[in-house]
Amino acid sequence: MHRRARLVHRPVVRDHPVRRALAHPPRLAPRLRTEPAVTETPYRFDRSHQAAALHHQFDGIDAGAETGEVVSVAGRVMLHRHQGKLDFAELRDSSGSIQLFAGANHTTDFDGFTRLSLGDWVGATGEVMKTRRGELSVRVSEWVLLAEARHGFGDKWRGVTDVDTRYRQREVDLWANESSRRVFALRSRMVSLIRRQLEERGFVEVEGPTLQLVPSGGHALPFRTHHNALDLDLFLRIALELPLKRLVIGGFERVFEIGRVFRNEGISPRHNPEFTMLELYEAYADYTDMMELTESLVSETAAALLGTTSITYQGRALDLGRPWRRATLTELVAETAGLEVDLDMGVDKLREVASAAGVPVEPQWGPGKVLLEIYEKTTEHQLWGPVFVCDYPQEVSPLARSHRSRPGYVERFEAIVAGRELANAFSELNDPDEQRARFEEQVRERAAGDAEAMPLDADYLRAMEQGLPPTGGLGVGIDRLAMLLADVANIRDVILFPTLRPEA
RNA sequence: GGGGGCGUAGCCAAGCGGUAAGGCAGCUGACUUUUAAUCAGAAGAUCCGCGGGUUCGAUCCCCGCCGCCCCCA
Repeated sequence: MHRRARLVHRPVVRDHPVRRALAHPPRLAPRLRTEPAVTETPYRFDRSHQAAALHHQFDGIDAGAETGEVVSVAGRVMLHRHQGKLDFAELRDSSGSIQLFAGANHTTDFDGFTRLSLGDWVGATGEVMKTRRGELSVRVSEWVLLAEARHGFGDKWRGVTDVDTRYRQREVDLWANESSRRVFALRSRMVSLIRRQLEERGFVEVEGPTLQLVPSGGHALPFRTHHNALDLDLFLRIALELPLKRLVIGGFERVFEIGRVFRNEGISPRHNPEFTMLELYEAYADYTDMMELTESLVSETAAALLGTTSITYQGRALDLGRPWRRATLTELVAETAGLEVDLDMGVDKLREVASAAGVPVEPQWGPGKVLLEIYEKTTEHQLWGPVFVCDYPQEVSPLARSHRSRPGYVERFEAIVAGRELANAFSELNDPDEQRARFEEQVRERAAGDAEAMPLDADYLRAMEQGLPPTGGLGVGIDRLAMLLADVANIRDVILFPTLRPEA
């Protein structure tokens, strides 16, 4: 049999190697097999066991032992050691790895086996045994190439570390880097656990519209798009909130959605233009109920996923066990920044405090916005938490219900963990007249130049007139929770395909 | 938008003014129980992201551009 021709790396184009690999598939032709019999790969493969199952069942046998058990396994060749008339390959599947033990005397097409490349997909059949060195193996009697890996992959020891490659070619990152697989598997289990917990609590999962006439429910610049048949400009949603509350009005007493939202903002280690939010709404509940739900969801998810609520984030201890501390925003500013602030000081006094603290403020801002800015610039990043930062200015919270005892404030909290907002919740405003007035205030702010002020959603106002019961609402940043539980610092490490500039 | 860093073979990576180390992968060979196997050998960068400039000479210095990372706004 012919040697499999490898890709000859001629200097075909002078540019980025990744771009070269992606943009010029015809260049790969030299690497293609010339032997027709080998080019034909099977349409399916009957696998009897995954690697983990074999380890589970046979790890106890002695070194050098044979089992008489014939199995079929399939996966990617991750390591390959050829030694004379023997050949060892580490085969990895989604459950783990198992060694393939091939030999000239017991393996069909042994020469072909020795020519496998790292990354090739292989199906193999043979007896389960353990080598003299004690490595559980499949003694390959027959094997078949399922697909070849035409590109050389990363360093077999270090994987692929180039961040650009890791984000642009996630499939390469995933199969070359164990840590990346672990993070995304963890994220998947995390979302699954959250769903299960919510369903157990009687929440119903729904799907709101992604395309919206009015991108309301949050403070952010939207993405714009266009529907041709209706000749209609539409926006991608920036929040899940308003449609979900309309469902509460419609009688879904407990609803939630885990969905993608889109914000036309800058990209940073903590921001991707599209990200995943959990939002839930519970009738007859208020924001104190949302605090209990938040700390329960997060701590139970951590416990189920990591076996503990005492975690380490970026080298620093973090205890997610409940109960979480509750304190008001103004208390925390006093405690953390040593600044005595309150809305009843009036806007002029608040401006003085901001100025003294080196916090720039805009002249058109009201006292609530100034207060929030002071908090965000001096206090929020200092809070390690978890802590519920309670009672925000009404001025900056147009969808939250006025505080039952603190004028000028609303019943709203943000859960701050590791210096960042993990969750945001309120007792929902359910008075349609007041909601209209709040929207109109937002419209005035927009007219005054605040591009992120919330636009008025007339459909939502009309819905509110049907009656929204007292309702607690909660939003949780799924990506940020995943970052926390996976202990990664960059949001792109928990988003499979982060938004990137084009390569060319 | 401002500041800092990075971009060298498929992957990882040294060199930072004198004409491109090393490792992995790939290739040739040896080896019948390997474990990032080992050993031997040959090769691989129309030359160091792209385009200009300075210089006798540029991967290295300067300018611009592209892409990525980080910090700040």
